[in-house]
Amino acid sequence: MRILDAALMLIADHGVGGTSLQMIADAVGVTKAAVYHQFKTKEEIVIALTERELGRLDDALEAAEAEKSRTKAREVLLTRVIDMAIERRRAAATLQSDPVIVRLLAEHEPFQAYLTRLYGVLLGDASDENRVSAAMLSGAIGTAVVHPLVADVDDDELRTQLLILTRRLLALPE
Amino acid sequence: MRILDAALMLIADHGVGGTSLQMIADAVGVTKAAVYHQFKTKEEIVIALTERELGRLDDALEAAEAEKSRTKAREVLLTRVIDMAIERRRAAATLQSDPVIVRLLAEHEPFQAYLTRLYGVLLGDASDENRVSAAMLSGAIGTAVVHPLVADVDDDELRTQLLILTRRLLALPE
Amino acid sequence: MRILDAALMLIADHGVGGTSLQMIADAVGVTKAAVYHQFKTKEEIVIALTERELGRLDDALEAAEAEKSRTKAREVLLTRVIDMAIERRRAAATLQSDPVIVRLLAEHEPFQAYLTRLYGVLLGDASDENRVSAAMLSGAIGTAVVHPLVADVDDDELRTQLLILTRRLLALPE
Amino acid sequence: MRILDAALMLIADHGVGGTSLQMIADAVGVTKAAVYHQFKTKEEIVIALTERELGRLDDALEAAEAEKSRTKAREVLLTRVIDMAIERRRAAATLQSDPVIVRLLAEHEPFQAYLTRLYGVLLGDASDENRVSAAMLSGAIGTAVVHPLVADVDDDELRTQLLILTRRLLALPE
DNA sequence: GATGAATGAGTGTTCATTCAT
DNA sequence: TATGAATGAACACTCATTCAT
Repeated sequence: MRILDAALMLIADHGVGGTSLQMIADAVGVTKAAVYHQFKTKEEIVIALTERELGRLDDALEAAEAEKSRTKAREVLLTRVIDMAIERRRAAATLQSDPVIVRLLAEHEPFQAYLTRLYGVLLGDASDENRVSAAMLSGAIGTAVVHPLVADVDDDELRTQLLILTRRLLALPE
Repeated sequence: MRILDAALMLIADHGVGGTSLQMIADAVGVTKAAVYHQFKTKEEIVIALTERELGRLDDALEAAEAEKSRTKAREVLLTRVIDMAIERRRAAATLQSDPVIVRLLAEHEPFQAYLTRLYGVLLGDASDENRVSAAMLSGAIGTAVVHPLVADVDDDELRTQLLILTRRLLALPE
Repeated sequence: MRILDAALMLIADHGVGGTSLQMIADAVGVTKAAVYHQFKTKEEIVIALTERELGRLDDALEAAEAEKSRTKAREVLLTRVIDMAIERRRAAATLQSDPVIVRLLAEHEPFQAYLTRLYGVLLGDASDENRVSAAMLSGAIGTAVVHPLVADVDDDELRTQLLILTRRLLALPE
Repeated sequence: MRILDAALMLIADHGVGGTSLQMIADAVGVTKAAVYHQFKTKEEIVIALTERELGRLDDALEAAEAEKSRTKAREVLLTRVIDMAIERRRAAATLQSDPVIVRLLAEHEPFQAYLTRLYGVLLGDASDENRVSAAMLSGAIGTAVVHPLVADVDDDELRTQLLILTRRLLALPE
C-alpha cells in the first residue's frame, strides 16, 4: 500500500508527531480526503504500519516457536530480526522508539500479544540476566543500523558483525 | 531550570513533536509567553535540554580522555553512561532516538564536536567490529533501561547486569 | 470573490499590517481555516487583491498601447485611472501607499512588468520633468479622492476637476 | 530623540501596523521597558512622531499666515513642504497615507486644528477646483519623492521640478 | 532612567477530521 | 474512489502592556 510506504518513510524521518496527514497525502500524490477514505484516523495508519512491519517477523516467529531447542529458536528469530533491520535501516529505529508507537505497542491489545510471543522466544528463561540482555538487544539492533558510526559500513559486513555481537551478548556459542 | 525539567519529562513521554509549549508552560505553571521570555524558540529549549543532559557526561569524558589505557578509558565512560541511563530511566531512550533530537545532534555544531569526542573514547580503534559494537551500545543502554522486559528489575540489579553485558559485548575482561 | 472584497475594504481601513485573517474571516462569515483553504498565506491574499485591482486597468492599458499618438494614449489611460480611483475611493490610496503593498509591487515579478507597461504609457518620454510629473500623478489621484478636503465634493465634479488638473499638470491641451 | 528617529524609519519601511515596540527598542539598542519609560503607549510614540514632523512646518506656517497676499502665503508654505519632503524622502509618503496615522490626524484634536490652519493657507478660497487641487498636492508631493520613477533624479533637480509642477497645478505664475 | 520577568490576547498557520458531491 | 470546502482546536510565536526592582 503506497500510503503506508510513504507514511513509514516520513515517520522514520520526522517521527509520528512530526508527520501530518497532509505530508503523507502529498508524498503519495493524493488529497487528504483520499487518505481518509482508506484509514479512518491517523492512528489507524500508524497501527497498520506497525502491524505490517511487525508481520514481517511472522514466518520466523512461527518457525522459532516450532523449534524444540530454545537456543535454536532464539537464533532463528534473531537472524530474521537482524535481516529486517538491515533491509529497512531507516525505519528500524523509529518504529522501536517513537513515543507514540511505543505507547501503541504497550496499549493496543493485538500488539501486546504479539510482543509477548516475541519476548517468549527471545528470553529463553526469565532470569534477570536474560531479561536485561533481551532488553538491550531489542533496542541495540534497531539503533545500530542507523547509527552514524556505521553509516559507511556496508550491509553484509554490518550483518555479519551484528550476528557475532548478538551471539556474544547472549553468550551463545559463536 | 524548571522549564527544562518539565520539558524533559514531557518529551520523554510524548516526543518532541508531541510536546507543545502550552504543555510545558502548564507543567511549570506559567504562561507560554513566560517560557518564550527565556527561550526564543522551541528548538532552543530542546537544544538547552540536550546540552544539559549531555553535559552530565563531562566529568567522565574528561577523566576518560586523561586515561592512558584505552580500555580503562572506555570503562570509565561506559560506567558513567550506564549510571546516567539508570538515574534518568525515562528520558534516556527518547533523547537518543527522537527524530528531532537525532537531527539536532547531527546538525548542531557543538553537539557534533561533543559526540566526536564521545565516540573517540568509546571506539578504541575504528575497526568495523568496534564501530558496530559501539553503535549497538549507544542505543542498547538507553533502550534497555525503559524496556518493559526490565520494568520490574531494580536499579542496582539492572546496573550490575548492564555492566556485565556491556563488557561482554565489548570483549572486555569481566 | 467575497474574501477579496472583504479584505480590500478592511485593508483600505486598517492597512495590511492592521488587517488580520480573523478580521477577514469574520467579515466574510467563515472560519480562518476556510480562508486558508483558498489562499495559502496572507501575502497571497494581498497579491490576489492587488492583481485584481490592477487588472481593472487592463482594457485601458491595452487600448492605450494600441494608440499611435502618445498624447492620446496617456489620455486614455489617465481617464481610466481617474474613473477607477473615483469608483473605489476608499481603496485607492491604501493600495498605492501601504508599505506592504508597495514592497510587493516592487518585488513581485508580474507586478514589476505591469507597472513598467503602465509607466511606459504614462511617461511619454523619460525627461526629468516627465518623470516627476508622472510620479506626482501616481500618488496624487489616489490620495486626492480620499482626502478630507474633497469629502463633500460629489463624484462627477471631482472627476471633472481631476481631469482638468491632470491635463494641466501634464501640460496637455485642455 | 533617538526613539522617535528609529520609529520614524521603521514606520516608513513597515507601516505603523508592521512596526512593533520590540523592533523600535532593538533599533535604539534598549529594552522595550525603557521605551515604555518615555512613552506610555505605542500610540503616544506615533503621535509624538507625527507632531514632530508636522512641527517642522511651524515656521513656514506662521510666516505664511502673516502674509497679506494669499498667493504669496501659499508659495511660502508649499516651498517649505517640498523642501521637507525632499529632506526626508523615505518618511514623507508613509506619514501621509498610513491608515493609522491618517486616522490619528483625523481624530486627534490638536492635529485637526493644525491641519485646518494648513489647509486654510493652502486653499486660498474654497472653490471646488481649489479643494481638489489642494487635495492632489497633499498626496502628490509626499508620494512623488519616494516614487521609483524618480529614484535616480537628484534632490536639486527634483526640487526644481516639484516647484514648477506645483505652480502649474495651482495655476500660479511660473 | 532602565531592566527582566511576566501576562493575556492576538498573530499567521497547520492540525486531524467531516461531509456533500 | 476521490475530491474540495469547511471546521474547531491547536500550533509556535509576537503583541502591547505592566510592574517590582
